[in-house]
Amino acid sequence: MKRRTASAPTSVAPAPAAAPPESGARRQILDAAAYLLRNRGYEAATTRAIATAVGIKGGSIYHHFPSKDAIVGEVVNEGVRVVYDAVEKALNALPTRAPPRRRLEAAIKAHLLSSLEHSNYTSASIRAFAFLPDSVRKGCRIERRRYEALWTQLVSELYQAGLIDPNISPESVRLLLLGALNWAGEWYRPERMGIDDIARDFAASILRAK
Amino acid sequence: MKRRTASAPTSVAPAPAAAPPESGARRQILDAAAYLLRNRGYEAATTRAIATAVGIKGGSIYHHFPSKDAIVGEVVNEGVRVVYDAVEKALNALPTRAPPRRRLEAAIKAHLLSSLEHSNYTSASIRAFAFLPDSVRKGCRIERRRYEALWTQLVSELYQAGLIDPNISPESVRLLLLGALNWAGEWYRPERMGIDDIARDFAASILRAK
DNA sequence: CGCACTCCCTAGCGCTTGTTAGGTTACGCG
DNA sequence: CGCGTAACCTAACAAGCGCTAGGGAGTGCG
Repeated sequence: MKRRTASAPTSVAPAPAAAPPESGARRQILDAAAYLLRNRGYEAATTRAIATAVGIKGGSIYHHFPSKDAIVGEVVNEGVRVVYDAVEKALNALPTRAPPRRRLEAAIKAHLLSSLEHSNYTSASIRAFAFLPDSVRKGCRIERRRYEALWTQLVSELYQAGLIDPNISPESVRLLLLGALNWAGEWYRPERMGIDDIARDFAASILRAK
Repeated sequence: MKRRTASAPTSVAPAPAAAPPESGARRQILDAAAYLLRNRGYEAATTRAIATAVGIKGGSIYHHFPSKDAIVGEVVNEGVRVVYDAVEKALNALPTRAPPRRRLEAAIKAHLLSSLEHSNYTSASIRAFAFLPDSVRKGCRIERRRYEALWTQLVSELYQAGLIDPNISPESVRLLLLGALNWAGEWYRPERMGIDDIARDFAASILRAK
């Protein structure tokens, strides 16, 4: 009974990062949990379902994680970290002194790409967050605040550039924008409208015509 | 053992509507289910939890409803109907030929009031919808489409009034707006910002300065 | 070889889920 | 009074949940 699952060779230094080798199975469990959390929610992401998706039996999960909530917590936290990195990277890739509206478009696009196409972790941390147990939610408050701060900063740039009516509260603008982005997972169908188009329209919608 | 639960008198024509008397208990069950669906999601809204909230035992639910999903379906459907009615009523209460931006503000305010303050049914149908079983979701597709159509109409009025850049897709504007509104339940705290303020800011954000 | 360790399995614990069958109580009506 | 029915309860069913104890392969190292 060989239960090899296309594993990487363990002999020739397979770990490119500084972190511990991650063991393969751990990553697979997190991936499966992220997928289930995204598509079916917290309660439906059972330990047995996760195990089956990985190709092991229910009890074996506990060799890699101390509890279900530890898995969920790790997924949600990584989800926020992934969008954060994606948006930050997209902004840094822009030429210095790029106009704020370009920066906004790039940030929107990066957020949507993460949550809709690239990462089950990000979409899981958005969609499943509402009904997570409090213990898990507390575990990613700092990460979430950090991400919010990134957008607060971005929005304030828009005000300074005169692209938003100063009578509107910046808090409102940030909540409007992030709300619309986070909800996109509920209606997005790639064949109907591309992410580039959505990002352009969303950015244009909240900016004053120059 | 008197299990009277502050019931209305059944002798002097208690039913003001044309619908059947609704029996009291039925309504209480739906109310409890809506509350649990809003605050803890589909799986946590167990038949026993609903029954306990009403003051009866788990099995007795099935005297009033054929299944859990029948309850959930009814709650979600009513939730959409309630926002629809609220928005429609708010629009009709406006003076004829009220400016489109006033109509937008009124619609936003009505949606937020329903989903944040007035109706557990509406907030349940928004928050819990994502992970509902497919059978339940299909049961309120018509109602949801009808509500979307209302907003499509409203957005098109804004375009005709020249309040939105015609280069932006109307579909994008509707999705941006409804997304932001539906997500508001995740961050809204009445002591931080009033619904009137949110509605004004949201409306102003997507309208071109006149 | 023997030991330690990683990885996984089997079997089951105690509990909860949606749902049902059958019985009990209370009340309105003829 | 007697009957029917609505409203509720008890008790249980099979299934599923998170989680654990204990065991058995395989591997690397001394």
